[in-house]
Amino acid sequence: MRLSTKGRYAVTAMLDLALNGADGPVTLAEISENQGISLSYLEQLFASLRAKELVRGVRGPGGGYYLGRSADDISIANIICAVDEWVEFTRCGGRKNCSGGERCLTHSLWDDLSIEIFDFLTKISIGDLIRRGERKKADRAAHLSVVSDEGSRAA
Amino acid sequence: MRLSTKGRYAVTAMLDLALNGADGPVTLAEISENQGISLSYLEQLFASLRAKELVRGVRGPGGGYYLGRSADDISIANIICAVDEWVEFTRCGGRKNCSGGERCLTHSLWDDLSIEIFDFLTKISIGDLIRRGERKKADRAAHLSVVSDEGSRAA
DNA sequence: AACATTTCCTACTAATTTACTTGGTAATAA
DNA sequence: TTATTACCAAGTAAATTAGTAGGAAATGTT
Repeated sequence: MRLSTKGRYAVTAMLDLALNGADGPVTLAEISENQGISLSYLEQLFASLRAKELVRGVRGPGGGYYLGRSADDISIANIICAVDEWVEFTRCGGRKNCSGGERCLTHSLWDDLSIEIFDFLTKISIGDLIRRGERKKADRAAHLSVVSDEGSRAA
Repeated sequence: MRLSTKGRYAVTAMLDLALNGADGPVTLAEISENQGISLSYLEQLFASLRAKELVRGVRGPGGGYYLGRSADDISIANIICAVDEWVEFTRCGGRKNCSGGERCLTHSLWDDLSIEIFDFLTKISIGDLIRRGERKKADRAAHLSVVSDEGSRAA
């Protein structure tokens, strides 16, 4: 598992797409504007996302991108893996001193952790994030209204 | 939160240190040999780790590095943060279109996720990983003995 | 049919980060 | 005194990230 700025751009762009894609496709130009990412870099990222069918492109005027499937069926791990391909870290496969010996323990421990991080990110979907954001927004609104109520009562 | 190869090197090196540091300090030369990381790169990483007091160096012959504190008190997040410093992703602080408006929602969603990943890695210590490894090793051994028992019974 | 818009594609490049190299100095055990 | 080790700094090669440039292909609009 890897978590670089490239992966963040992709997650951020997918979030933008999910949030603004309710009524019709979203153009990369819009996402570029919204998120401050160059159009061409977005094109690269979306080529990877499209290859994994996480997004679906529609050409021509009025075109743009849709999510490839429901926001609940797209995990953060899906997105990161699409753009930031999984690099095997334990390069001990061919290395001396490392075949089956004690030396490999460290590598396998890292591998286990890496899988655990992956599992963690697999369980969080774009849909989850959006719902979480909505809940927080609602909480803030409720809190504000309470505060203003108390304010008016005190006045 | 960021999870690059640099962070992996650091976690791997710390694991090596924890595993081999029971009897006396471990030299960077040993870790370099074990893990296939250049000595000088390790020096760089350990400069950062030492700055955060995750390791303690002892000079002179017979010297090397100790863990700075108990393996249970060193989280993966500690290690990664030491070498791979936290970069703020939401650069919308100064950007137009992004101050308080809808545009920022995507960023704050990413931020929330980032914090969640951080919390997750904070809860996993070097000690945890090692115990997990030992348990797995024991499981394997137990399973092997069962298999060989059944083999002898069948014969 | 012509045009504008958009995805889609390729090649190149600047900037940044990663990993390593070199050549030291300082502390310390033998 | 010497060997060994951490510690330090400057430079560099390799890889990755992010962006540029210049298109072709599809498609809705006029």
